[in-house]
Amino acid sequence: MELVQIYECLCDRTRLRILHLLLNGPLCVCHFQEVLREPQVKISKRLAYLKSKKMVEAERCANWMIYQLPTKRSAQLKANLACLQDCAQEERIFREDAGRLKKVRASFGTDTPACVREPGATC
Amino acid sequence: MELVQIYECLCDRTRLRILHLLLNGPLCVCHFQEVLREPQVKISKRLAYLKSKKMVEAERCANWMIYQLPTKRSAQLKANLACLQDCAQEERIFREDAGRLKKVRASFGTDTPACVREPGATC
DNA sequence: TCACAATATACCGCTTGCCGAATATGCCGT
DNA sequence: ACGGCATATTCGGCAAGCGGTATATTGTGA
Repeated sequence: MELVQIYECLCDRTRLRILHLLLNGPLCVCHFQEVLREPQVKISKRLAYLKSKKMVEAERCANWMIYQLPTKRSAQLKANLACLQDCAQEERIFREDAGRLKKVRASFGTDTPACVREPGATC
Repeated sequence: MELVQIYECLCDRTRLRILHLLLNGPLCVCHFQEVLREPQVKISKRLAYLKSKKMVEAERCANWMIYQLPTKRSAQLKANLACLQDCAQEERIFREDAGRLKKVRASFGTDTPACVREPGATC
């Protein structure tokens, strides 16, 4: 993937928020909805876009679709994700998202439903 | 400037090449043309875009317009410019641009014309 | 097989940014 | 004042991506 294509994925607020959440691990659509407080169709379309650009990978798990960052990442992608991680801390909206994500994750016990599984877990 | 606005400036190949060149110091339009091998109108319009987003600053110097990166840079901007600096080295097009820039800069002696002045020089 | 839950896609109108061609502006030397 | 150079702007056509609404798809459980 060319560098400019990475930036093309980052240049929309919703996509940026999605990728920021994915820095914390895989997530399913319903939880994106909950954390980002955006309608399902919006989330779905951004995820489809990111998937078409190979910026996320998707895996079906029963009724849910689990999205995650690419398991193999170029140096450029790693660098930019790290940069995003740093920069996002300075903006309220990302901090708020991270806060809600934490709550969502915490609200599930060890019997975590498929749509919040940790990386590495199989469906 | 919000983070997403930084990415909006980076998500076009020509703009990205321009900003990459500016990492080496101020430059005038005619030299962007020469180094990027792109028509004048294209360069001018991208520079106008970047200027409107406060991603570059412009200063007239006789017939020339000298463009440079903002003198005051947020932490986010610094981080992303550093990331760009790193990532660009991995792509041929940026290396080629850098090579041509070096030649252009070298082809001027101490009687450097205004349009290739170093940072800090007054018009 | 049926109904439902989770997610994806199609459609529409809209905005933004691209491109190229033409033209306008601003500054200089004569 | 004029002609020329460097740069900027305007215009028209075009493509991509957004937003919302409606609808389709896929898997589950009864």
